[in-house]
Amino acid sequence: MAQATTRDTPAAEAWGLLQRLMVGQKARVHAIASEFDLAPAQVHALHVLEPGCPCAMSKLAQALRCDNSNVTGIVDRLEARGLVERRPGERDRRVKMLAVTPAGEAVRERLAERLREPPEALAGLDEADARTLRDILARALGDEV
Amino acid sequence: MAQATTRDTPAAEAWGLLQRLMVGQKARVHAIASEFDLAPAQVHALHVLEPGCPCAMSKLAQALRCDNSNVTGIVDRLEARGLVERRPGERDRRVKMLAVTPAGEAVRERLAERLREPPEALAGLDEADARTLRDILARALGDEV
DNA sequence: TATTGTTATACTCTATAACTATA
DNA sequence: TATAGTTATAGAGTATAACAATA
Repeated sequence: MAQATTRDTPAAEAWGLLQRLMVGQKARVHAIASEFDLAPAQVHALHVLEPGCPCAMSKLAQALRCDNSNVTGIVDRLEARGLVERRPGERDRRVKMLAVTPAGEAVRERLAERLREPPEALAGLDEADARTLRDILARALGDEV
Repeated sequence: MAQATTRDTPAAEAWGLLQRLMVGQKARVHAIASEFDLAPAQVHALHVLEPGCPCAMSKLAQALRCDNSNVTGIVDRLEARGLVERRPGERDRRVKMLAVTPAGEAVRERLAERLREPPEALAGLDEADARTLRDILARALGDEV
């Protein structure tokens, strides 16, 4: 692996460490998805869709950062599993609104519970570090706590 | 214990923020890979392979956290581009050692340069936060700096 | 017999372009 | 004409299982 140069800025070094952390999490996230017999993109979609807040296909594509045409397939598979539903848009009949079904809501909640568990590396931080980390990340993401 | 949506541990909250950050970076990383006409997994492989340190296929599979059989295809494509080379193992002739070619080394370096740039969210942190973030992450990853 | 890498197979994700049905 | 979603197509990643060469 490429080692972080000591010449990098602190932000760049932090970024390098974050990349390492995320690579390490890839297998875990995939394993959790597998527990539910879902592919990662399907998990992501189910997470983005909020129960009670129907969402247009194009909006989902935007959230998933992929092309509209991909969403067709991803939603096909979720719908085949009975986790989401396509409903005709009311004002504009070209649009299809996605609604999470009760079954989907249950899966979504159990999934969220598993994914919310921080990885070992973070769980092992002491309380003060964890709080500081959270606060800095909140600032970085513009989440004025 | 089903939902602790508002009152998670600091570590879990930090993890949630990190997940948001990484989702936001997906498009950027993919765009950088595209600049070099490489798929993300190819970039990842090229990053893992260190010039001058030949690496067995199975070792690469381990680093990429995927099956050996995938690596065959990924390396096929990198080799077709002249970026890496398969060489027979010396002690064990079942093993194939991967070596980064000079061309691969050049691409790898330019790529690393682009990927090392921290995302806006991190670059925007003040010096003190950035250093603290780096230090906490180093502790989390067991990198006793 | 066990292991390394390959091949065969099948599925998912991905983007582009052409198409449909609405607007 | 323009837009939302689909279909067609093609390429890449992924896992499993069967296989060859080697140990």
